This record gives sequence, C-alpha cells and structure tokens, in this order.
Amino acid sequence: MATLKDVARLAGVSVKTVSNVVNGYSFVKPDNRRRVEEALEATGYRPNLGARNLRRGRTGFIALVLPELSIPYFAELAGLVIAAAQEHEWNVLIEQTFGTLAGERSALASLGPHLVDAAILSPEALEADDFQLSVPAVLLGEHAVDVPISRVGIDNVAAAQAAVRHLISLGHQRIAAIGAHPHRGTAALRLEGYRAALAEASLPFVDELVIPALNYHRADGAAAMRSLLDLPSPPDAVFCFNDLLAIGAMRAAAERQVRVPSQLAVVGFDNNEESVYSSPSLTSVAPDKSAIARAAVDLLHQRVETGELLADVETPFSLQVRESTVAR
Amino acid sequence: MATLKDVARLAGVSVKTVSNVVNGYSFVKPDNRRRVEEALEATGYRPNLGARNLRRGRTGFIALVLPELSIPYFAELAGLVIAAAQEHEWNVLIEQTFGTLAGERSALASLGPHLVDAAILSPEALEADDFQLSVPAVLLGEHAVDVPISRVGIDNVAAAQAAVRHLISLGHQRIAAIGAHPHRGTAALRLEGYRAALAEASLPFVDELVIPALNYHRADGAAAMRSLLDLPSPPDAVFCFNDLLAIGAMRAAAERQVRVPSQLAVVGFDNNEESVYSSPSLTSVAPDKSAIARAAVDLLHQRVETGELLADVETPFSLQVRESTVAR
DNA sequence: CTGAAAGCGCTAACAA
DNA sequence: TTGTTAGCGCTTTCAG
Repeated sequence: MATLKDVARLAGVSVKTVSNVVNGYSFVKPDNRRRVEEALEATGYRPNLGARNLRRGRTGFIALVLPELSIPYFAELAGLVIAAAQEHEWNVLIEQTFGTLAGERSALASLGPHLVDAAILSPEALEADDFQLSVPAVLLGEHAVDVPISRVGIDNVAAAQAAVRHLISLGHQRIAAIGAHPHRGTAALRLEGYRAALAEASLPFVDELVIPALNYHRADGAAAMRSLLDLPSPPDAVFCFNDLLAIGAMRAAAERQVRVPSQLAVVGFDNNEESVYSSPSLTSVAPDKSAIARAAVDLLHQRVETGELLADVETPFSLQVRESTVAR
Repeated sequence: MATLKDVARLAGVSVKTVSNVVNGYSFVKPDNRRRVEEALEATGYRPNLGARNLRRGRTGFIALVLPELSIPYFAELAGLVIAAAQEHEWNVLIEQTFGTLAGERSALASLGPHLVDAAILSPEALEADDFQLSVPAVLLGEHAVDVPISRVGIDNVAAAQAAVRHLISLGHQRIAAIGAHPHRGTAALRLEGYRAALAEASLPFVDELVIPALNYHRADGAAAMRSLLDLPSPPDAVFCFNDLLAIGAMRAAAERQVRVPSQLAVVGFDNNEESVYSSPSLTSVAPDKSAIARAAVDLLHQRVETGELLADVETPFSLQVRESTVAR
C-alpha cells in the first residue's frame, strides 16, 4: 500500500505538497499539482484513515447504541443512520445492549473518545448517573431521566393521542393499551397520550385495560392480548405501544377467533414495513425515521465541528390508517 | 484522557513496563506491577485503539457488506455477526449495497486494508473481476461466480429440495416457485432443488409456474402471486425463495380470498421471526444463522491470525413446519 | 507556495 | 526485568 511518502518521492516533491493536494488545501503550483496527481494515480494511493485520525484526534466513527438489530424499528433506523453518517464521512459502529442495564452500561463504557467521535443512544434502562459520556451524544427516544443531552424524536404524547383519537372517532368505547412500563420514558408518554385522548372524549380510564409489557416483542403482545381477551368484558379496541406488540396481539386474537377489525380494532406504533403486509394490515403511528436519523447525525456533526450544544429536535409523524381499524 | 506516558510517570516506571502490564506480556517485577496497576486505576487509563492499531498494522474492524438492514434476514444476521466479532475484540462496520452492482463495487472499493482487517460479503450482483480484495474475506450466500474465497452457508439445493418435498408429501401436485433470478447464484441453487424434488416425484416442471423476482421484498412476492393467481389453472402450492416473498404472496392470496393452506400451501425460506406470528404462520426453511455468523467470523479470525486459507463451511438447516402448509 | 521536522499514542527491537 | 528509542502514516507548525 502506497504511503504519502511514496507518492512524494515519485512526484519529486515533499509530503507536505502531496498532503496539500490530497486535502484540497491552499494553493499548489499547477505544475506540482499535476505531477502529484499523476503520482497519486500511478500508486493508487489511499490515505490511511487510522493515521490521519490519530493525528487529527478524530476517529471517523460514531457509535449507534441500540437494543437489538433484530427489532425491525432499530434495523431500519440503523440503515438510515448509516446512510446519513456517510454524508459526513462517518462510519457507524453498532452496539447492541439487548435493553438491559448491564448491556447499556457496558456499551457506554466502551465508548472511549479514541473509539468514536460521537454517539447516538437509544437507552431503555439507563439511570441519570450513567450519562457521564466522554463524547458528544444525542438521545433517540425519551429522556428517561433528566440529563443534559440533546434529544431527537417525535412528540410521543401527541402521537399516542392521535392514535387513540382515531379509535374513538370510529366509535370504540372500551379501548385497551398494551406496553405500559415502569421505567421506560417513552412508555410513560404514550400512556399519557392514551389517557388524554380518553379524557377529552369523556371516556373512563380503566386500570384493567392497561397491560404492561416488560419487552416489546411479538410474544409479549400476544401474551398481553390473551390476558385482555380473558377479561369478563374484553376491549373492542387496543392501542399497542409498538408494531411488534400489535402483531403479537393480532395473532392472539386470530387464535381466539376474534375478528380484526370488526370485533377488535388494533393500532400499532412505528409503522414497520411488516405491518403493511400483515393480514389484516396494521394501522400504525409512523414516525419519520429518515428525519430522525438525519437529524441525529447532523446534530452530532454540528456539535463536533463547532462545539456548540444544540437544542432538541422534534421530528414529524403521521397516522397510517389500514385494515386493522377500518375494513376495506 | 490519560496516555501510557502519563501512567508511566505516575507509576515512576517507563512506558515499556506499563505497556507490558497492559498487554499482559512477559515478566514484570511484582512491585512494579502493583504500582502500574494503581496508576492505571488512578488515571482511568484506556488504550488508544487507533494508535495501537496503527502500530500493529491492524484496525480492529471487520466489514459486513450486505444489501440492506431493513431486510430482516440481514438485520438478524448482522446482530449475530456483531456478537461473534466481539469475542475476537473486533468491531463491525456495516456497509449497505442495496443489492446493486454499483453499491457493491463502491463498498468493496472502500475496504482498504487501513479500514478493516477483513470482510464478510453478501454480494448479489458482483462479477468475478470485482473480487480483487485487499483484505481476507468470506462469502455468505453463494459463489455467484467462481472465485477463490471461502464460503459459509447452507446447502441451498438440499434445503430447497426439502421444502418442496414437504409440499409434495402433503399431496400437492401443482407447485409454483417464486424468486427465480437470472444472475443470483442462490436463486439458481434453490431452483435446482425445486426441480430435483419435482423430478424425484415424477412431477412435471412447468415453466409458467416459475416466477422470477428481481428483488426479494414483500411487494415482489405479492406481485408474483397475483400473476400466478391469474393463470388459467393456478397452483395449489408455492415455494418462495425467501420469507419476504412468501409474506407478500400470502397477502396477495388473502386479497383474492384464496385460503392458505386449504387452497394454497406456502413455504418460505429464512425463517424470519415475522413468519412465526403471521396469520397463518409460515412454514419456512430455517438456516442456522447463528452458526453462519460464528463460522464466518471465526474463519476470518483464523485467516488473519495464521494466514492460512481455509475451506468452505457448510452450516445446518431445518424445515419449520407451520400453518401455511398444515392447518392446525 | 513548499520543505523539514515534530509528534499524535502506541509497540517492540535493542540495550542495559 | 526494564529503559530508551525508532517508527506506524499522517497533519501541521514554522521557516524559507
């Protein structure tokens, strides 16, 4: 592999000149520039990023810390973050925490400043004390705790409220919620939106209709739905805090011969691609994932370049109405 | 951030001694070791990986080149590769190609030896000439072309054959295939397995029942299924070359009021988590993804450490029978 | 506008 | 057993 020095020797100039050409710096005598470019071409020179970054005190990487790639929402998001990072010549390092406190702590601990220039975090269990980051970071999802880190995401209260309003507008009166969680900030906000929608329609908040979920996988949604269907008077609609829970819920309903949407309307959250093709297809709150990824990366880039702390970013969302609430 | 030198000064020894302790090398006088360890602790020293790797001529990264993270199979695989790589202290860099030749070429081109120590490739369009890698690599999926790179994966012919045999054993006679592709090696092998299963049961190979798919997304499966249902005599079973195609096919069937499995049996390939919860759940060929990820990473590690070229690895698979072929 | 040279933090050959 | 020191390849003062 050719080094700067090799190129310099071949072009008959100093490394400085080559470096100048490579980095598009200042003014280089046209003649020298030509010779350097020829030498660059001839050697097939490619800069050694490690050396460059060692010198610049940068690494060229950002970390993306998330629960699990096998969760479609995070997989999609990761793809978008990678694409956005590429535009700033950043490579993305993905760390999976599996949603555990230990996993999240160990991911954070490994984030030395020599490894990454910045980090995008999607924590689910971290506590306030844990946020002693050594690199700039941005939070996706919620401030589970109050920490001075910029956040990028949608207005979860408004989004949940829109989802439940939709169910109410369809005439549903007994609306359940799946996904309550004792420590997860996002869950608290979605629950708040659910409450608000019920309240503004003067519908009662019924404790037994709010089902907690420790995880947000399909299996958890199915289990929650079963417990709901076992109730003396089951709900006629259910708002699930993510699409995976909703898919599980629909599966459980099908197993009990409960028809969706005629007997039970279902709304999810995340708008996974999977939800467009399920039978019935799933009505879902659709955060603009692309906007989230871009905003997070741009915020960090700004932060790293200028050093200035930046404000939170609120990204848009919409409600995608499909067969699980309105039959074709 | 503390450097080796800082630690050495604090401990009153040379950097060499500190380096020895940090790297667990040779013999260090117990007294010195203790003082170094104290200094390490006091400063919270963390080695600068960039510098270490620059010196060692390693980067500490491997690349994982795949079509798209939004495809569940690759998302799952990526998660497993990250986990396997961690055990060799490797970080994983994911590059998305979107299955295009241009995307794959540009991903390969960016894989300089300064960026990664090795690469795991899942190409779909690359041609033989493109495989001029500058780092050790292993191929997931098939040798689309004949190149001297180790491959890790299942026996696609046998797997496809098992899937179609299952359909035949259920009494199906008119079995379609969705996913034929002019250049994709994997598609050719799965088609071969399909043919073999038909042949051994003395069933005719019917051209119009083999539907090509340029992409393997849900939408492609739905489109293919529609064309199959438009046939004067539609199939009574369909073997899809991946689960996404199968999910799309089931969706299209549902839209035409065709019942699965009573009127149409469906088998997929990949065994996505999604397929366990669809209604009906999907019978699918299940490659051992964890074994694939581990084998690929271990092979590369071996290769990088010892320099020796290693043989291909064939990983196991099974057929998961679910409701799409056998009603509960 | 360009060259010489220092040094980013680390490892390892060589000396002591 | 440990210290000294020369780089890994690059960027960047500082002179010229």
